[in-house]
Amino acid sequence: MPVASPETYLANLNPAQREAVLHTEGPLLVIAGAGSGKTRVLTHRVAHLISALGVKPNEILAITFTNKAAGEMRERLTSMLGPVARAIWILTFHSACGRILRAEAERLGYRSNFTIYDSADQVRLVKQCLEELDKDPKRFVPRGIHAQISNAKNLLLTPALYAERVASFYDQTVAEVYALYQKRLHDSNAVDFDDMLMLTVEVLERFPEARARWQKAFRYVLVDEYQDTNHAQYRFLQILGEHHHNVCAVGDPDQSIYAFRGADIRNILEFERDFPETRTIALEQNYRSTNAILESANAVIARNSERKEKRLWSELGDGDPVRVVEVEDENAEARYVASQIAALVEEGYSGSEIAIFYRMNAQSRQIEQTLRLSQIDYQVIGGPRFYERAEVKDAIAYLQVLDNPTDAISLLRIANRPRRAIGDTTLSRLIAYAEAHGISLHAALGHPEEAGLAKPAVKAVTGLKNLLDSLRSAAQELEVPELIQEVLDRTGTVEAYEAERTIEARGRIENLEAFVDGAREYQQQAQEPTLGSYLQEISLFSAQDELDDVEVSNVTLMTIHNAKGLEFRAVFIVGVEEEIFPSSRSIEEQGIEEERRLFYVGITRAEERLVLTHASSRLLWGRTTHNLPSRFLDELPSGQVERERLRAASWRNYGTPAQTRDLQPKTDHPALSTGDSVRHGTLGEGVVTRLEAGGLVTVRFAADGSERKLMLDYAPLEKIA
DNA sequence: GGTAGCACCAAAAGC
DNA sequence: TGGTGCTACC
Repeated sequence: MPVASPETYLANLNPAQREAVLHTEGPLLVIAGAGSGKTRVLTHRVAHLISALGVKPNEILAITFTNKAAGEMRERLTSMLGPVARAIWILTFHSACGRILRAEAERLGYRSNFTIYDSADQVRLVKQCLEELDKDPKRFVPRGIHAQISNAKNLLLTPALYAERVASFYDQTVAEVYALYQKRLHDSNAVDFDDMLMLTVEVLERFPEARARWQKAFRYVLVDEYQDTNHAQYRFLQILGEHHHNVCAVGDPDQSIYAFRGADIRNILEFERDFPETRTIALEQNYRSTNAILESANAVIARNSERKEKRLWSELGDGDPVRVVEVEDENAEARYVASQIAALVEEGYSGSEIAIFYRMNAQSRQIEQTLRLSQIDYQVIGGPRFYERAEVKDAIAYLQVLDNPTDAISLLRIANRPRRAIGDTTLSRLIAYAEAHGISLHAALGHPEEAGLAKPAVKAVTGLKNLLDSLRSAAQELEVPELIQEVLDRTGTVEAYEAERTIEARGRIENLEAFVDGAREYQQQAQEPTLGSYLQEISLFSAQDELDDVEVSNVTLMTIHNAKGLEFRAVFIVGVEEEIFPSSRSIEEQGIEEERRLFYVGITRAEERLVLTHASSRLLWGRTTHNLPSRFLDELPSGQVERERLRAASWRNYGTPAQTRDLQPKTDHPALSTGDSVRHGTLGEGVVTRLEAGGLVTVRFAADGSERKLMLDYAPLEKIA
């Protein structure tokens, strides 16, 4: 059994890391630069508390943002400490608040089996509230209103507080909708993600007994990625830390890239003020990247003013210069990246050690297409999440209704799925009836005639009610996986998809099978498997945790936001252009510093090679745009950067305009070697000065003595005697 | 009550 | 360009 002893685990740490581990009493702020070993600090600190100081595992609360991070931390601690690691509270903000809130829900008039609405549910509920209040859906877009409500909750503004601060007519409407939205949630015994934090803080603030209980429970609180906390999360930590004062926050202000979802960088910048007598430690030694990469990162981020001074360095040498490459358009960009990846693979890189980052998902398509043509295996991170897929959500909604009949949103979702002739008219009559008699929608299903439904509708609704009743009694006896199977069978869901006979429907059935498999896994590993706890668990679960089976040889494509926390030997960042990166909206909305941090995050993912590309023209959203190179490229230090302009396709402009569009790679290129004389379609004659893997050739042209880098696949080159 | 077709619009994404 | 949400029809 692995038992960590201080001698062994402290020897693995550099002085700053060691100090962060040993400074256990009082507030601690660890400014952890990219690649500086902050996970190591967090895990060693927890191990130290337990094995050297005798702190009980359940007195430690370690908070992360994602389930993935929590899982990784638990895994590492289990290998250091053995089974005691099980008892440590290693949770996301939401799951930690979920636990506390479930224990205290009655104080706020909720039952402890409350349903958690995901973002789609939330928007649907807002939409319903807007309709109920008879607001013009053109002026008040559900998405936008929901964003306002979410912001308000992140700032701990309850409907009443929000109403006090109304500053415009629009706000006035938001306030009205917010109040109704919150009432509807409460009626359904449901909370949204933001409520989990806001209501937990509310309970802790309003009820001293509850506050005292939880404050005393956690002698040591640790938070990862502190720069991403919003106000509610900050307040939550502040309250929990009031008794023991042992709050340890780890983060990096330079990697704060989530302001758009409520993160407030001031939390980390002002930690020392908010938590008096804080000890601050900066981790600046980087174990990931070469200095060419780190100095580029340092130079860029130094332009920001909202930060704490910090300079990354490493012992890994200068390494290859960072390359900035200008290409003609998005196709040339994709081809260039593909050729470079081929070259890296020839050099011995595995595809899984290479990543392509972009600012927005829309950029991935071109790249994917070219990678396919080049037969480079890749995987795209992002896209629709497993539990948010319609068929899975439907199945979950059934389970929610069985567990919590008052949950109106879930009931409305499944009322007519699969089709059973219960349409909008029927549902609105039922809703009106429920409203008028002060009963839940579910209860109204029992009074279809009184609700004024026509014969066929009465029959359909009664059928639904009977179905739900019998499933509910099945739920008493069956274990979760069997119950799900029962739901799928009895509702005819699978049958309905099979009848569609489309590939898409086949995929949906497979997803449902995967869903049942997931429930089996839960059934096996849960300590006390119940429908309720299963639902609580999966509603806080995201795709990342599920699909961990990364193909070993695949190149990874993702947005830079998704890349946070990851590292690759070689990184390509494409589309480093004004309007794209920085994005046009960030320029308008004064978000340049955050955008620069995002660039910084992208740069610091690279271990050995970093290539930044920008195109002089680009087809985006059906329009050709001409973007300038990103201002961030001008901020790179000249010493460590190599700039190139790739003119592979420039001959298009001279050649036959009619067929310039569909360029096919040439299958037979001339066999060239250094020193050969060549002729280029437009640039004339020259001499090959360099050949690189991946079909790149450098030619010095006789006409002007210039050297051009060309792609053999596309350049009109022929060998001359 | 269901669906085909057509406007419309457009970062980033955790729980 | 491509996905989505609503109107007009069957």
